[in-house]
Amino acid sequence: MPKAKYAEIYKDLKAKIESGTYGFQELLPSENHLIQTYDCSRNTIRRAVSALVTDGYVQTMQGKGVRNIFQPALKTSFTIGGIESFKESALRNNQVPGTEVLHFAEIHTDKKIASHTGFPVGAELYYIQRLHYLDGKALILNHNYFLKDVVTDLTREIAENSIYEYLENTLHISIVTSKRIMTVEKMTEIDEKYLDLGDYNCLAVVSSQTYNSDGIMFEYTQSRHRPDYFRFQDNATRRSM
Amino acid sequence: MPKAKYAEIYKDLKAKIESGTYGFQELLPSENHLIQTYDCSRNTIRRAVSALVTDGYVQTMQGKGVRNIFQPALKTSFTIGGIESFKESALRNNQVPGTEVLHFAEIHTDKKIASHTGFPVGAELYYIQRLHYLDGKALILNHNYFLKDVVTDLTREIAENSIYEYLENTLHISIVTSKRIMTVEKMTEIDEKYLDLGDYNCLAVVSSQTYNSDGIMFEYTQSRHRPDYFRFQDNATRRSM
DNA sequence: GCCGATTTGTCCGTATGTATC
DNA sequence: CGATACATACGGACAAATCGG
Repeated sequence: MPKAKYAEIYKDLKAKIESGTYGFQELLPSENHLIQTYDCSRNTIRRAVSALVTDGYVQTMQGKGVRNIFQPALKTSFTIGGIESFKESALRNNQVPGTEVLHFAEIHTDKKIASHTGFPVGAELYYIQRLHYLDGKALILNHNYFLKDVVTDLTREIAENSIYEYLENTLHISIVTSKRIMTVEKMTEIDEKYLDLGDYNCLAVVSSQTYNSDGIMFEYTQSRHRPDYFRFQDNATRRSM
Repeated sequence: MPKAKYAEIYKDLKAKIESGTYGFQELLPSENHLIQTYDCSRNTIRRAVSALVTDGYVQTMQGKGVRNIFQPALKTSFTIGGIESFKESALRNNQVPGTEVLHFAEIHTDKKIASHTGFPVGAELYYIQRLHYLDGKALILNHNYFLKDVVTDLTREIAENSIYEYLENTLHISIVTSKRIMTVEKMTEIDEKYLDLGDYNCLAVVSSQTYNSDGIMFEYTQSRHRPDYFRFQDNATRRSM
């Protein structure tokens, strides 16, 4: 529900950039002009523009203006810097998703698990292995750990559908922050068994910790991707801090 | 030169978080309290805290407070979401960097190069292949393309040292935005020849477009990393927009 | 080179809304 | 219900960079 005014302006400007209303390398209307267009304060405009900067759509230049640096040809299949579930991103790209639950267990955190997940020793967890298909091809092998205190009454049936839908719609858990680390690892026997790796002997691995709105880490997931279907995008900005 | 007040507050709060003044999962002082501590306006505090949020140090909770979610154990060897040169990151981690220039040429953009770099056809470029060492090990093979209009008088000698130092200190070009895409690719003959890949048959590839302060894309670089020394971190936040 | 107009960057103060306790 | 805390929005002031005359 983006009812906030700055979010509406962000959406509108983004649409105009993507549709070509402002051409590549052109300047957007000045802040003063946008203030009149959207009938709002300068701060509100600046928040919207600043969000476009962090998303890599525009670049601000003191004394000059705001330049559109969006190139449609480089549009990627993943959203930039956001959090999105497997099912969401599949549907957005018009692909047919599928999920197979390989393993479903309730465990306690031991020292080894604690050290690589970040959960405290002794915490009760759900541990789930899932295989994700896209258009019939096995592309991703997920190892999920969920904190039972937060994610209550998880079942194999839910895991076969979308866990994220269950979290949001039933448990009303909102995901706020996710820390991710991307590495490349050699394949294991399990990878080889379930993923069709061709002659690759390694895969792209994304390890992530997810926090809910109380600031509690309730999920640790390791996603192991088939290399040829993996792609990860971000925008960096040099900061003065 | 971070003389901006919000940047100072950001630095100070970050230092207190990293040093343990505020413990993991604890709440920071409220905005009103911080206003008195730093003798500034509410907006200024909010800018500093908001930067800490995007860097994954804290999480704000409406009605409750600002929670510290920084775990020192997970501190990484790369800066989060920033732009940093090879030499900078090597020195920051107390490692000895080395660079070997494999190829140095001046070329024109043809259709093929244009399509994967994003430069217009016909643009004059420097094309440089460099091998980067860390503590004597060949870890990264870089393919750099620089726009001659912007990066003037580049030489092999400069390429042997730090091109980024030349850009910033001599040409006074400030890097503002960098769009990066991370993939995993099978090794080529050149990779195999120069990088010690062991029994890996693929590597981590970062392709990036870099923009200067005029909003002009002046660099395209493909960085090919030895998998076992590659690590990429970011923080994602779910947005209402 | 200087000056004024334009444009973005920083900072302040205030008011109101919303969520939590 | 009231107090506290963060979220949104407005308006104003001055600084810094750019550009044209």
